[in-house]
Amino acid sequence: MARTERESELLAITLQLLQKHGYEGLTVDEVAAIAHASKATVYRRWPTKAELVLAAFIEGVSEDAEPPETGSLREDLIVIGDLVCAQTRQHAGTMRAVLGEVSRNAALSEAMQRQLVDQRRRMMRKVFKQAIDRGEVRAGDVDSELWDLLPGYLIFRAVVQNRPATRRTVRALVDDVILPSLIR
Amino acid sequence: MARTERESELLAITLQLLQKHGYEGLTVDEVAAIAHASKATVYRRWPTKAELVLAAFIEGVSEDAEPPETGSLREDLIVIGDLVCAQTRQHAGTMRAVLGEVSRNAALSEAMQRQLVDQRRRMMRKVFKQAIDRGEVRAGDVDSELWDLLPGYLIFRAVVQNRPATRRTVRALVDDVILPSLIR
Amino acid sequence: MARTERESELLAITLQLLQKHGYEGLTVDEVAAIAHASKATVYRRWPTKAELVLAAFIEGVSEDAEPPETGSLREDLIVIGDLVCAQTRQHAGTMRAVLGEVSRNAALSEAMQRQLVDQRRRMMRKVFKQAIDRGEVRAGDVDSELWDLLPGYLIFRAVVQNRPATRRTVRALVDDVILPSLIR
Amino acid sequence: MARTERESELLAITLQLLQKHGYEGLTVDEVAAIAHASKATVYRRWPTKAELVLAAFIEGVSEDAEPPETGSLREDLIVIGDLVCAQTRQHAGTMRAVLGEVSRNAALSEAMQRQLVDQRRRMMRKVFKQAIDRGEVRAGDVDSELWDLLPGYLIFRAVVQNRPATRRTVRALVDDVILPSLIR
DNA sequence: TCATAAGCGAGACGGTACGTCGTGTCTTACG
DNA sequence: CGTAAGACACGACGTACCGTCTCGCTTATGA
Repeated sequence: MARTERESELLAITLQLLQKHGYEGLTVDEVAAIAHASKATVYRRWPTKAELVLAAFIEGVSEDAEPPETGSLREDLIVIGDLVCAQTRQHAGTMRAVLGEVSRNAALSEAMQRQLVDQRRRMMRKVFKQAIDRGEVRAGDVDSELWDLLPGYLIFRAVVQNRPATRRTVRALVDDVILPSLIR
Repeated sequence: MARTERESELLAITLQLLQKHGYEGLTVDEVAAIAHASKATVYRRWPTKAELVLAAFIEGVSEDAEPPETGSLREDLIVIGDLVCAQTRQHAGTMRAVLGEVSRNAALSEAMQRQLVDQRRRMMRKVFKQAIDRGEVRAGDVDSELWDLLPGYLIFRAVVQNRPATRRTVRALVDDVILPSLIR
Repeated sequence: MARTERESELLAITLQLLQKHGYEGLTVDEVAAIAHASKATVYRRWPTKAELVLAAFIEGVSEDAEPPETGSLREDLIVIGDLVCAQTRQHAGTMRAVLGEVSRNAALSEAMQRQLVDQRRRMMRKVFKQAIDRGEVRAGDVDSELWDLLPGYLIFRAVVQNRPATRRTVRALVDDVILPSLIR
Repeated sequence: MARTERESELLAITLQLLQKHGYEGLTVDEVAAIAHASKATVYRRWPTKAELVLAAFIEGVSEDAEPPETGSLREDLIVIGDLVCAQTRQHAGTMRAVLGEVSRNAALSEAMQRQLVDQRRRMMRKVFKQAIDRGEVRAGDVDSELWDLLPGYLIFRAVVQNRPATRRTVRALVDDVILPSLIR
């Protein structure tokens, strides 16, 4: 997936226009015009507008952050929460724009899940494993069904509610909900 | 917001085609043709395709369900959770389609919030109030910031993750997370 | 064909809008709106836009002028020529607007001919008859095929050429062309 | 004004449909459909229906005929008259359709004048000049104001009267009116 | 005096053309 | 050969107009 400079430029322009106009408002003509490229140059790489947009979205959003290692589960969760907050605050519009296409295109949907969900899942797993290793919580206490409650609710707030969570929200969520549910 | 029969018919057709073709695939011409209506008849009421779709979505989704009164907070929450599950399972595609427009149109955004969020908020408030009146939980235990954690996470699962929650998920969420956070 | 006041008002408005916007640019809605009338009120009297326009045209254009009796054929012809000049100068736009419809509607075509052509034909006939009676020209010299050469050319200039004839044109036509062709 | 093949094809189809349905009955969609062309392809060249129709009319009508050189003014005039008769007989409906637009569009009006009038004017001038050179008429006898009396009256008959002139009419006009006015 | 009707203003409606614009394909000419 | 430029077929969008229709309101006559 090594991008040429040209490809990265096209994706960057696409992402920018996507944030500006939304999925419907984005036009391939405008992407090409701004890049001083031919439409054929765009379509040669991404055969539909939807794939172009998804590629731009993935390129722009996925920053492979390392899982935190603060030595405390609470601190780790808060770091993750704040990170998700910042990310979703920045990319909420883009995510909304892309979501509409996800329903109808299995490839897009899968790519999106892999890029966004799996990355976060790995991070959460590692943090919990560290906490178990440290003896902070018992292994059985972590319900695998709800591992993404923290990022999930934060994303819901930003993307669906259009009311992004604050640092206060993150702390309330971790202290009053997540932690009590583990060390019950 | 009293709908005439004609309006309801148009919205019903729109919702049906929306679920069938998605937002992009839906055409106002087809809506009009199926309803044996003129395009002008549609555009007179909803001046753009986006507003038509949002109206159809709201009409289709907002079934003013009464808050449950099972006599137990746990049962009430599970009823609500199952209801949200069923609703989102049915309308996830439509919600994704509509979300893209929400970014760009404050009126749509507000309408969506009022219709969907406020309705749920009222339901949750009433259920908690009943529980407080019964002495199940103390008033201070209910953090108003997180009142929508239950529906929010369920919606996240359906809309963003495309992996709708099950009845098991709802029960785990209520028993292992929500309730412990209240009676801590 | 006794017009009520309401009918005359509608036709006057129609004629005015016809001159302003042309046939295509004229809308029945606008006629009705200006007259504070319902469209049904218009359509009850003239079942199509074309018939409304033709009626307005006839009403507005046909002024039944009396044939001149100056005692001299030359003077009579010049009076007629000047009259036609004035009429066509005023109604050229309207005539152009109406002509397009004439091709396609036999009734309109016939009505237009009767109103405009026959009226002039009668006038010319009478003038020539008077000249014959006075002995100015011999009966055989008047070629019935070309009786409308004078008004015809003047109308051509105004309607087709968009270059209305002047009083000088009329005199040249009468003195240098029409009269020489008669008293040859 | 070099037309591509595509453009000529579109204009030919337009002219054909124009004669078939008239101006109002002609639709750009049908032109495009018959030509297997996109509407955008039509509108790229002629930005409105009116301009398309005028272009088709000019293309169809302006056959750059050479001025006749029969060696006799009378014969030259009759050739021209018969030519105008044939042309107007064929294109009367189209001319009527186009005239309505002429009022409202100076560019169209000018184009029409240049294409149709100037062409004929050149022809008449040349024919008269030849006659003067031959000594048939004296230079002063040709009144420049009325040079278009012959074609003008013939066009009037076809377009306004809807009663096209015959070969007999042409001969009467030339022999009894035009020539007498010159050699008076 | 009142009701039954007839005409009216207002404007929604079905149908359909207009002119615009975006997608994805394709051609041409340049480097 | 890849590219920039942009024409092209297709088809949806949103607007506007025609001619029909329904709805109340007014007025005008006849019982």
